[in-house]
Amino acid sequence: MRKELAKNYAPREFEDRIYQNWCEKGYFAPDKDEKKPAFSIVIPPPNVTGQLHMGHALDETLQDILVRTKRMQGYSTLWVPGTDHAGIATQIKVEEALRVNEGLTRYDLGREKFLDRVWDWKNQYGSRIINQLKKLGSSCDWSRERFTMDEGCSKAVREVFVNLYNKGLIYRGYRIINWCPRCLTALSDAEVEYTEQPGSFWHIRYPVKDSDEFVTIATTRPETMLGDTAVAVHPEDDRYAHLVGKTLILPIVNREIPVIADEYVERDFGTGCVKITPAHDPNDFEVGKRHGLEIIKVMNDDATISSEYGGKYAGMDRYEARRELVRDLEDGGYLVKIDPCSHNVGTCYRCKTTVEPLTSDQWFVKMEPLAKPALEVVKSGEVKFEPERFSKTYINWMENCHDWCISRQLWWGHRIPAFYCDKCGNMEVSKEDITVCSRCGGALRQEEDVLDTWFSSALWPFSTLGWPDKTEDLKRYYPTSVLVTGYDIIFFWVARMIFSAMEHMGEKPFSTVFIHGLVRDAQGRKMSKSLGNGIDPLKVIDQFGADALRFALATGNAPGNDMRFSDEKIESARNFANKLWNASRFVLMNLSEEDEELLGLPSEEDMAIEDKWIISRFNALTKTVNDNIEGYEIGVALAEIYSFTWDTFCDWYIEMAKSRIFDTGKSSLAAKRTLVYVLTGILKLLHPYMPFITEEIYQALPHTDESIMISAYPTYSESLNYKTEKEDVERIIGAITAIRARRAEMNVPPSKKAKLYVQTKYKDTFIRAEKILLKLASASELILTEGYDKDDAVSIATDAAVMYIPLSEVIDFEKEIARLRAEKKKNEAEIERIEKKLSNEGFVSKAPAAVIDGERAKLKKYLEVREALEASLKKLS
RNA sequence: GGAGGCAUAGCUCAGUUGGUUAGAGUACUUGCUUGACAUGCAAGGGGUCACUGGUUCGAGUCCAGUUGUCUCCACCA
Repeated sequence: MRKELAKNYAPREFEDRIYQNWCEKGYFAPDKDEKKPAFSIVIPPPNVTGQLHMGHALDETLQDILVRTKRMQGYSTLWVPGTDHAGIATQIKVEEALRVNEGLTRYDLGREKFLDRVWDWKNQYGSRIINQLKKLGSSCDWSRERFTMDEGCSKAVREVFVNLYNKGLIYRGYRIINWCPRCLTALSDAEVEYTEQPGSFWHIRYPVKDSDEFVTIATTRPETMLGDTAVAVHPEDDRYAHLVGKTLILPIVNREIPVIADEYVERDFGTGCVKITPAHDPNDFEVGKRHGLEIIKVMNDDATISSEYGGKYAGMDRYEARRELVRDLEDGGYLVKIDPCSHNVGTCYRCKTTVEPLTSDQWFVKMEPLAKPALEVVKSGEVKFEPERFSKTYINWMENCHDWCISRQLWWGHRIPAFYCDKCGNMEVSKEDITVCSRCGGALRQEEDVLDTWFSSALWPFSTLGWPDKTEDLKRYYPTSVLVTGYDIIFFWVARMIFSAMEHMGEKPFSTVFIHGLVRDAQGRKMSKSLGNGIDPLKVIDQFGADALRFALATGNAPGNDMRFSDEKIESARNFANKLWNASRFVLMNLSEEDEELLGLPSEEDMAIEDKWIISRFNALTKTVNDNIEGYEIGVALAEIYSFTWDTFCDWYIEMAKSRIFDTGKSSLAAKRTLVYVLTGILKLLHPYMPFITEEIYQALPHTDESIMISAYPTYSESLNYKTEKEDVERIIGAITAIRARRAEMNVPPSKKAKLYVQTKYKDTFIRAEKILLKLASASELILTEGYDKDDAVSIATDAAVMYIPLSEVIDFEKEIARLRAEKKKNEAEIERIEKKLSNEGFVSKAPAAVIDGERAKLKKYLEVREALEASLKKLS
C-alpha cells in the first residue's frame, strides 16, 4: 500500500525535517558540472544581531524563488549567505546591554575589552538570524557563509582602502560633516534622514560698527551665532549694497564680523541677510571657503557649547543654550520677532537624534571619478534595474552625490589602516599592520576611527567570492547574476557596490538589480518597532507554515511596489496549500498500482480527451510560468500556477477523472497516470515558491528524482499540444457550465437528476464525454437528438450545442421566455458589435490576421447561439 | 525646488509588447454533508478602469494636461 499523506495539512510536522534532509544531502551547494551555466546571487547580508522581519522574509523569498528555479532549470546555482557587522546598530545594542546589566560604558571597559564583548554578542546572536533564514526554506550554500568582518572581508577592505588611497581617491580632510551627538560619530549624507518639524524663525539685529544702523538676520538656530564669522547679502541687493565691507558687532559675543556679498543669498527669503557660521552649516562652510572666513566651532561632540567660544553658555546643551541666548537677545533689545515655521531637520538614521553639522577631521572617498564608470554601466544597460524606473533613482543620486565620509568614531568595525608617527608627523597607509615610521623610525599608532559599515558591504559581491585572491569561485560566479533588494537601500548599498566593483574588478558586480518594495501592515503603514505593528514572520511560519508565508509574500503585487500584509492574505495562502494537499491526498488514495505503471504519460490511444486537454493546458502553463519568471514577474507566474491548480486541475480535471479512476482497465490507468503526471508537474512548477509542501507530496507520489528540488523544471513541448481535444473538452465544459447555471437559476438541487437531450454537430465529442456529462451536469441520461419538439423542457444554447432538460414541474414558461429574450438581446448586441468591427475598413486592413480571425470565429459562435435561441423561442411561443 | 509611484469591483490588488464580453483574493447573495478538501463545491450580483484632450482601425494599457494621494532626493539661513 502506498504511503498516505496525513489527513490534515500540518506544515509544522514536516518543514524542519525536509530542510534538514536537503542540508544533509548537500543540495544547496552549486553543481560542480563545468558544462552547466552559472547562476549566482549574494544575499543582502542581514545585520548580525538583527531578527528576521517581513522585509527580510520578502527579500529571501524572492531570491530563493529565483535560485530554486534556476537550479531546477539546470544551472550551477550559488547563493552566498552571510551577515553584516552593522557598525552603529550593533555597537548601540552592546552598549545598551552593558549599561543596563552592569552600569558601564564602553569607555569603562576600554576598546579591546569592549570589542571582546561585541564579538561575544556577535557569536551569540549571529546564528539566530541564520537559523531564521533557514526556517524560511532559503537554499543558500551554508558552507560558504560569510561575515563582513571575517578574515577574507577584512583583507578585501584593506586592499580597497590602500588602493583608493594610493590613487588619491581616499583623502583625509577637515570638512563639514553630519555629526550624531548621541552616537558620537560622523555620518555620511545617506545616513541622515530629514523630517519636517515645527520650529521658529528668530529675527535678530546685528548693529553696524560706529553707526546707528543695523542689519536684521533670520535664523532657525540662534545658538550657532556664537560661531558667526560674517553676515552675507546678495551682491545685487540695493538695500544692503552700502553695507558690504562694513563691520558688524555680533550681539552678546561682541565680536566684529564683516558684511560680505555672495550669490548664495536669496534676496526674497527672510530679510535677505544671512548669518554665516562656517563651522555649523554646510552652505556657510562653502561661503566661508570662498571668502576666507574663520571657522569657529562652538559645539563639542555631545552638542554642548564649547568652553572656548561659548562664554556664559559653555557646557550648556544646544537647546538650553538656544533658550538662554534668545532670552539674552531679547533683554538686550536685539530680538525683533519670532515667526513660527516648519523646517526639515536632519536626524540620525540609527537613533533619530537631530544631527549637528560641524567641521571635523574625517576620511572621505572622492566620488566623481568613481561615479563616472558606475553611471556608464547603468546607462548602457549592462546593469539593468528591474523594474527599469529605479535606474533613474540611481542615476540621479550618482550624478549628484558628494564625497563620501567613511570614517566613524566607533570601535566596532574595520579600523582604518592608517598609521601616524607622532615624532615626525608622517602618516602611512598600509595593508599590513605597521609599527615603525618609514621616514624617521619613530613609533606608529593606528588611526582610531573605523570605516562606515557600508564600505565593507560595498565589496560584498566579490569579497564573498574570495577577492582579492584569484579564486575559482570568483572565476565561475562573478559577476553575479541578480541582486535582489528593496528600493530603500539603492543609495546605501547598490550604488556603492556598483562603483566599487567597477573600480576594483573593472567589471559590474551583477547583471540585474531586482528591486522590491516594502511590506506594510494591513492598514498600509510601515511596519516599525515604535508603532508595534510589525508582524513576526516566525510566528506566521509557526501558525501557517513557511510555504504559506512565502506564497503570501510572492503573490498579488507588482515588482517594486509596496505590499500590504494581512491575515486575509496569509489565510488565503494557507487555504491554497490545504487545497493542494487534499487534491494530492485524493490522487494518492486512488493509486493502487506499482510506481512503474503510474509514471510517465499514458499512451496516446489510451488517453481520453480530457487527459489530452489537461496535458495541453499544463503544457501551456509551463510556457507562461517560465516566461514570467524570466521577466521577473514572479507574482504573475505564481498566480498562473494557482489558478491552474485550483480551477483547472482540481475543479475540472479531477472531477472529470472521477468518472474513470474508480474503474479498472486501460482508461482508468490512463487517468491515473495523467493525474500523477500533471500533479507532479504542478509540484515542480510550484516548488520554488512553496518548497516544503511540494517536496512532502512529491516524496509520497511515484517519483524518479531523489528530491523535487533537484528535478528538472517543466518546459513547454510542442508535441503535447493537443489542439483538437483541447477544443472538444472546452465545448463540454461550456455545456456543463451552462447547464449548471440554468439549473441553479431555477433552484433545481444537484441531487435531482434529469435527462439531457443534446442537439449538436459535435456528436462524437458528447458521446466521448458522456460519463463526465452525467456526473458533472446532473444528467440521468444523455440523448443525442436532431431536435426536441416537446415543450416541457428548459433549453440551453451554447456555441457547441442546443440542450434540453425536461423539467416540467419546475419550468415557468413566462420566465423562460423572458430569459431567452434577454439572452437573445445580449447576443445580438455582441453580433452587432463584431459585425461593425469587421466591416470597418481600417480594422480589416490594419489589424493582424490572428486578431481578425479571432473576431470571425467569435462571430460564427454567436450566430450559432442566435440560431439556437431563435429556435427555442419559436417553440415556446 | 527636482524625480518617481499610485488612482481598476465594498476592501486589498493583478492586468507583461495596445487586440475576445476588464480579472483574482476577500466580502456579499443563493443553493449544496457531490467518492480529497466547509481551509470546501456550484451558481450569482457588483466596475463610465480618477478627470480632460490627443495618437490609433482599436486605449485600462501609449502621449499631453488636470485633480487627489504617497514616497524619495535637494535644503531658503
